[in-house]
Amino acid sequence: MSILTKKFFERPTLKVAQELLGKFLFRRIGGKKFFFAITEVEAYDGFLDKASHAHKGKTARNTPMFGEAGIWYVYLVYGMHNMLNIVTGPKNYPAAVLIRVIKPLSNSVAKLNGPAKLTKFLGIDKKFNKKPATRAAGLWIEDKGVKIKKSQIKASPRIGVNYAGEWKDKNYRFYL
DNA sequence: ACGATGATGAAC
DNA sequence: TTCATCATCGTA
Repeated sequence: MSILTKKFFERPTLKVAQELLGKFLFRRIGGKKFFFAITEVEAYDGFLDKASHAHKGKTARNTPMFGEAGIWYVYLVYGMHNMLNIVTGPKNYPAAVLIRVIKPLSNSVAKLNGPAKLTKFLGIDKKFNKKPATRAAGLWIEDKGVKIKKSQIKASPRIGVNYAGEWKDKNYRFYL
């Protein structure tokens, strides 16, 4: 059970995004611990990426993206949905990976096949914003030793970012 | 295909 | 201070 720390996230965003597939998102609620395999992510990388919140520079909302790697960036879209991102890359370089889909090991729970579904199910909201991904925070990521072959990873353009000009076609979405 | 629903950022 | 815009989802 090795927990992923700043070292893991403080690397190129595209690499981190792909390596997050097959890792496990852990959530502690009260005394209970749940975990889910990460099966789909999107990368948001740097100032130039028009689909990224950071492309216009630092603002009140996106400051977490400029912070240390390995902290959560949680924000509201469409007035009702929380999105869960993990900050990547060096400090002052705005980048993050959006966790889109997680898979419960048992099928006893709802399908979590959308970024707003998993945050709702896990009770994730702005109170996690800027928190480090640690056990103490109640939300963290572990490597359980599952090996993912490169051939298992598929890439495609990101979802819901058609406004992003030439950046909308980049294959920054990765899934198993 | 479209409305819900509110924070955000930019313009006025 | 007002306005258009959104890293979505559920219902039709």
